Amino acid sequence: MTSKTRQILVTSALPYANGSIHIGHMVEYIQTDIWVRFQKMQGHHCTYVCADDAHGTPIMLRAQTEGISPEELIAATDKEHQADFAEFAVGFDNFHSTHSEENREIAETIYKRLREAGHIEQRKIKQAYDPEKEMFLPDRFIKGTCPKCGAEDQYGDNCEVCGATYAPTELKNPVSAVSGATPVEKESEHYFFKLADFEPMLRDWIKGNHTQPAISNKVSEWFESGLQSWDISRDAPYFGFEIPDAPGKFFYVWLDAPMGYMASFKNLCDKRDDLNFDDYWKTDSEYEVYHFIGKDIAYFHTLFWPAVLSGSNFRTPTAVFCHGFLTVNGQKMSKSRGTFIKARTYLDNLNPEYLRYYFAAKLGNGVDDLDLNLDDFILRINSDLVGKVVNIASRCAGYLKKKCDGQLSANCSEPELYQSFVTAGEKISELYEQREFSHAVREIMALADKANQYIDEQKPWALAKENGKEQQVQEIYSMGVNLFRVLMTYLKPVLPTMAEASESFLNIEPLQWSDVSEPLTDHAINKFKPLMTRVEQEKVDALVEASKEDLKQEHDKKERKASTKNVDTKIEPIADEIAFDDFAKIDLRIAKIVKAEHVEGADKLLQLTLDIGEGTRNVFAGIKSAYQPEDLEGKHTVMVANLAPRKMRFGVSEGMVLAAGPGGKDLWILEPHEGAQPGMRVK
RNA sequence: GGCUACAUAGCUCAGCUGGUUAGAGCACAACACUCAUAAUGUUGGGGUCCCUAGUUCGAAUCUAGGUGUAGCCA
Repeated sequence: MTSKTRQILVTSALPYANGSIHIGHMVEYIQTDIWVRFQKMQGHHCTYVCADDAHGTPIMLRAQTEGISPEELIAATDKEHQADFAEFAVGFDNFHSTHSEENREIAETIYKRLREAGHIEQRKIKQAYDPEKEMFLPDRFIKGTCPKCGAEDQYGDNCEVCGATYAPTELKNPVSAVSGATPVEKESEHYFFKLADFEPMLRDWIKGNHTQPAISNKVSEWFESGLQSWDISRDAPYFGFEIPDAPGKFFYVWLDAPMGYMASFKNLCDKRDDLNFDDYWKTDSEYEVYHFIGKDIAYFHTLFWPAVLSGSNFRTPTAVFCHGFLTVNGQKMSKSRGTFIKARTYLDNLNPEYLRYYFAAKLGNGVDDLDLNLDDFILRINSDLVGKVVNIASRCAGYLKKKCDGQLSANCSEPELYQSFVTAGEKISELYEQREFSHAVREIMALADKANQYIDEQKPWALAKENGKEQQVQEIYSMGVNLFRVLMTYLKPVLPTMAEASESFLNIEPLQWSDVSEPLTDHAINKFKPLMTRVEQEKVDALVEASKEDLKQEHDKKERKASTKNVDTKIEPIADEIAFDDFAKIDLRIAKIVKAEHVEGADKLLQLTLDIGEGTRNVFAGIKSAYQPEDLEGKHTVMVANLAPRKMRFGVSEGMVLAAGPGGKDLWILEPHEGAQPGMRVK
């Protein structure tokens, strides 16, 4: 290892101070933390900073609702966030806030420099205004009927039912989500950052491999569609920093948010002697600066941020690393499924290192989404960590403690095997450096397999029964402990807490990467205590249940609020009365969906093959918007069996399945209670 | 709607610039072992590499179209 000491500054995206941390956020903090811990173990000078993103309309309004000041709200959130991170062993060197003096200074400095260089322009724009609350309304705070599909209660920027995007002024029957008043249009002077000034600089920057290829592609696409000026001001009332020389105008939260990286670092520099702000942020700095972010905020970090920095005479980031989103059991996190899991709820039920390991085992350097499959999670932790890694220490420690007084053998009996573990470390460190954690973990587990194989081949438990083999047995078990020590070194960035417990078991100083080059010999270890216990299915079930409870509480809160308003849900009026004979004409049967498939050329239909006891029927059902074929196969439902067959473009439909709901995604087919058999008549 | 990324064994994922019978771990089965948190070892079964068409001597890999999933649209 000849590499010189690097000076590295690392950030994770700033969590918004308006809500709790959930396990989706944790993907990023864990990914970053692993990388930072790895760099520190390599002996590099690495600093990891973050902060709460504390400004903006949502925070201002929420504080009002709760009857407290925004400062009180963000202080409470800050406390909660920091506690969550600490328990997940996310080792920030500093966690600050965007609502800080450092950030105000930096924001003002950057703004002034941009304005002096001519990158700021002013013009009047028209915006929705709440006359009752006397404030301008962000798009998310206007609700109304979607102009495309007519769905009610949609936000001002897009429709969640049909996916259309539009301007808030296009909404039908718009209302302010703050007061319920009808918004009016009002003119106001705004400040804009002229992003287009920086197009050449940004094109150059993107070419320099400062981000992953998938993101560079995306950025090129943004160039194609043209770089628009960015509205960086908001009118009072607003919780943020007032723009110098512009009373009543505030910096938009997204302008000062990334500056929070610098502010947090500045705050740390003031507390420490070994860090100098300008060394890291001057234009010609040779130090490294990395931002870890989610792919959703790539626009801000790959366009606005480098442009703002460049325009205000600061250095640009060495790299911006994007990651994908977390799905749980293959689907978006869902409150109703109990998979919208808050960090706190997770911590109440499970060991944080389980999640750190699981994420590491699946994280690469790409922008793909990452799936937390809860069944896989249990199997993987138990098999890899408990069954393989911890087992090595566990199976060796007993004999050494009992028969050798915890003393490791004076020499290493298998130098070649040991050396192969040391050599593997080079590849593993390269993989960590490249953020290919899943590959690194795979390499480490292959070593764990090798260690278990070694002990199995040597059969020390058999030798222990023979006389005069004591030294040999001690050497074998000592070798096992040494291999375990190497493995824990390699796993330490991922499992800092377990590594610490291992250090105390091994009776050694905190492990550094370079420590593995020599094995421990003639050294006394301590009594072995379980380093990690197995994940229990019940605990995972409890976690999912608890997450559903969270939902219930939030739901109840909303219900109570909603009930004070007059929400009229539209129930279709009951149809005209019919005689029993009319009803009896309809032959409803239980049907089993034996096959469900897409129909080529049809956007609404699925083709169903239904078993109704006496044979199968072919039915085209307009439920594609709500169901996947594989969700339906094998299920039972109810069909109208005596409806006249109808010729359609795609074939003949021989009946109808019953479904309820307004349409689109809100459509539910009927399903009988268990026990009903295909062919049974419904009456 | 436009665009981007992804789609490989039951599950979670590897497969570099196209090259002999497509890999790993888990799960499953059999056997072995009992030092170890019912841990470990050996062997084995299991894949139309999403579909269709094309380029090529040769495609999981390249191209086009389709389907699905996730995300972005400032």
